[in-house]
Amino acid sequence: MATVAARTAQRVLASDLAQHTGEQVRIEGWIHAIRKFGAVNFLVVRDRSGMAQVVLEPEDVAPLDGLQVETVVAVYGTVEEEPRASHGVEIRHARVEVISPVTDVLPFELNKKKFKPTLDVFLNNAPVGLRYPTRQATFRLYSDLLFGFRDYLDHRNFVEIHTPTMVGAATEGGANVFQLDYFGRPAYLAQSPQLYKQIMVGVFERVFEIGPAFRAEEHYTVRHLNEYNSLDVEMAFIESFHEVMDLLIELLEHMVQTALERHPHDAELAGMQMPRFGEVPRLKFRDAQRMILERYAEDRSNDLDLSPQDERWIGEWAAEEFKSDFVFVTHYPTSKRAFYTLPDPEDPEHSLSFDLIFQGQELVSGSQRVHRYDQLLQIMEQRGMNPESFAGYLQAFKFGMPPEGGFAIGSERLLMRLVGAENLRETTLFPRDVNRLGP
RNA sequence: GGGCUCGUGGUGUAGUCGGCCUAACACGCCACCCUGUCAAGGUGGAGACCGCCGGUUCGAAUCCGGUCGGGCCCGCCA
Repeated sequence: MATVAARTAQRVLASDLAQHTGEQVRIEGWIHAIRKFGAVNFLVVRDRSGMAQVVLEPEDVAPLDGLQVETVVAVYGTVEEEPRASHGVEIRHARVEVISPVTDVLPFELNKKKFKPTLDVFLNNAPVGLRYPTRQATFRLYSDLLFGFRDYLDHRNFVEIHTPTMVGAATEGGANVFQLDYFGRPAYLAQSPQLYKQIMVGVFERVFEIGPAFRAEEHYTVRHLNEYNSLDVEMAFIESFHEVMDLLIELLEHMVQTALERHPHDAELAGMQMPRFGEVPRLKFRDAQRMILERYAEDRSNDLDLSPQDERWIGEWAAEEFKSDFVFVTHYPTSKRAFYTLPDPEDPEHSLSFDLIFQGQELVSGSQRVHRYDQLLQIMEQRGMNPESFAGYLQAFKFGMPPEGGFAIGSERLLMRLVGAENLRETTLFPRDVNRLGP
């Protein structure tokens, strides 16, 4: 039986037990598995650091009668070395105290090697399903990727900003926005922080934002959701949009490196590895079409954009010819890009824009922006846009904006490719799609 | 918005060109056995009327229509 002294002992995490061999400790966590033998019984307790094995005498199992796994418990006992235990130590002479009992049966098993529910069943039960070790690992790595994102940009004097998600005018002028009732006036959920981050470049030169973006498109694919977390970067005084692409590649490498270093065990669980960067090729849009014609015998010369199949081919080409999982496609037709994209002065039909394709899927979109006020007004007029709706945005340009450019990374897509998930919903905590508004 | 496909106990599946299905298997759950498990093992047990509605038929999980829900492709994008 545990002593009074042991009951007041500091909580020790499962992963630190080996450092407390011989000591009386308290661990707290969720019951991950119960294995009863009658004369000797095992309890696996899971906390944020990992798993711990507890050995219980028959009389000490009683508090758990009628309780299911995921019950939250405190366990008091002595840490002992035990080669038969998978972590080398276990807690013996243990006493269990139930903190939060669980009496219902789980919708699926969290303690099996194979996690079996279909995506729909998993998502419907995400609050508990996310506890499954590889799911935990995936989202801990996501946190690390964002940490790496901030860390890299912070070291280069970027300022983190937070701009409104409720806006009065649609960012890109399109119709695919969610409309709100804003005290009787129409308002919209921002499709991106694009206009605000450009405005803030006029203040800080270099900014970034991590925040939600909303799209009201009814897309039914594995790689689209109606809300996603966008990693936006914008930088001023650039000589060329190639600088922006240089930074992007370094940034991505740093993000993945950070995740792999901070949680190598999670990376292993989730199957995350450093992708191949190599010399990331930069292929002009028209050259990409030419490559597809030569290599895949499909004539795309009349297309103004790339199809998903085109992107898969381009990814394949980069992997084989450049040993890179990444490839930039640049100089997209100006007419297919947003109004703020700078047309190439030497070829105004094409723009100084780029998409980064990661393993055959679009991951990042960026460009050099129009920074001259008169040019912006002219483009808006050509596109039939009303400058009055963009008064705040235009003010930043009216009063002096340096040459600048930036990009937006689809963060869940990055994670999706890094862990080899087949559906973006697997790398989004609580995905929002046409049919799913909860949990 | 267009197309394809699937819907069986808590979970994952088998059965689906009609009748041996009063629905099978694995995991989970319950009971008992087992002093060392770690996807424990053994024995026994509970649990679905086959998404829902209607139709065809002597007879439907199995065929037809509708409906709801899931998944995938295309469009669109991150």
